Amino acid sequence: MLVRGLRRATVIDTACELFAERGYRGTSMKDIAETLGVRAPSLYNHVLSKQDILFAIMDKAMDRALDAQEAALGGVAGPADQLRAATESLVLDFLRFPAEVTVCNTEVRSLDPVNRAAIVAKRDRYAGRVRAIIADGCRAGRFETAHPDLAAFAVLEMGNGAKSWFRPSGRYPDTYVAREYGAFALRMVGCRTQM
Amino acid sequence: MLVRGLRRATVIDTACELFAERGYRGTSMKDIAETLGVRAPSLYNHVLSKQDILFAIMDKAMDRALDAQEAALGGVAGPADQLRAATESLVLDFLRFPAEVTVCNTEVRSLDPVNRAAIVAKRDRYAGRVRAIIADGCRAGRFETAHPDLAAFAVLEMGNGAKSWFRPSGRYPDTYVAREYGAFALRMVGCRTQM
DNA sequence: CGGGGACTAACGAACGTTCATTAGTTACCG
DNA sequence: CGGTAACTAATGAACGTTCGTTAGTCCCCG
Repeated sequence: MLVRGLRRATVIDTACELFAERGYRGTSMKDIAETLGVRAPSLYNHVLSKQDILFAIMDKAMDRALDAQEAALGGVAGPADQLRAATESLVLDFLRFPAEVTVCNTEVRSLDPVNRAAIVAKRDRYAGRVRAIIADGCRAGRFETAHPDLAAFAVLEMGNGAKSWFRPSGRYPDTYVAREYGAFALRMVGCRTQM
Repeated sequence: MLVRGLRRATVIDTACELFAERGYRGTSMKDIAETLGVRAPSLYNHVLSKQDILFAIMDKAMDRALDAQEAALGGVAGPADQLRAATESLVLDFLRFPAEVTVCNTEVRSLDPVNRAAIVAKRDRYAGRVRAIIADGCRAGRFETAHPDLAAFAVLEMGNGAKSWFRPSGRYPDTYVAREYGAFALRMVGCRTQM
């Protein structure tokens, strides 16, 4: 009895859930295959290697996050609105793709050196934009915080709290939670004019 | 060439550094032994198992954090000062014991069910105190935030940002960074009377 | 419209390696 | 000289991956 119709995207999505739950090294190819109702060797018809799966997950997730951030910032002017938009985009990404984000946050060390360099570059680009917004706001006198970089790290990390807490079935929609965190970020940097 | 004088505490501390860097499953008993200049089986003269090492690391770290939190809150009255004290204690712990904290934050899933229950209980106790302070502050009208629990998660997570950024050799002492984060926390919950 | 060949994707078996752990032995220190 | 703690050797299990093969599907040619 053959099971047909397995797709590369399905393998990667399933692996992502398992990696997020048990970690990359804590998940075997057999685990992934069993979840899909298939034997482990069959996976190699769709992916090159286990490492290939990990990189595909993280590369796709980073591209999605970067695109969302860019879209959120497009046409938004002023440090306050920009920081709010960037934070909301960040938190929304965390809430909507918790497994992908968990893998990105915890499995950088499991990447090959070459793959790691590629992902870290994208991550730095993402974080760099947030840092730049806060630095601009401080220079313009709109924010008031002693150490902008320190605040940037705090903002970037904040979303993890939301991820571990948020359940889609809960009483608040993700956009609502994202707005709360946008407000947290503005308060944290000591924004003068907006709340 | 025999190497003598290995102690259980040394094994556990060394393992902690490696677990923090490469993860529990990414670290072999051989890796730990090599770092100590010893063969892997020799470790079993000092520890019961690899799992025993992991639990010892996390249990010690949680006890230390809980004690520090308790000491920091002792004799401090009022929601604002309490939140500041708790946040500073949290961040200081992160900055002073980064490896232990990293292991606690990332390897809960690698614990046996029995061990996991014990650690999670301590972690909940720790987080519960922070949650309670913020909830008290809101009830007393000293804080102003729509969802206290949400703010509590953000505060608890914030310290991770400091850990990934801070270097002991940097220009700021850990107590200085902790104070900054204490201020972040107060601003985040919309504290009325103190900054 | 019917048949054959290419293609996709599954299978079981086996590979070399690494892992945590145990057993048995040897050497140093007090 | 006894015990502690190191060693070497070996174990079974699990891992990622490769291999040769087979089952089902689709399309093109006659």
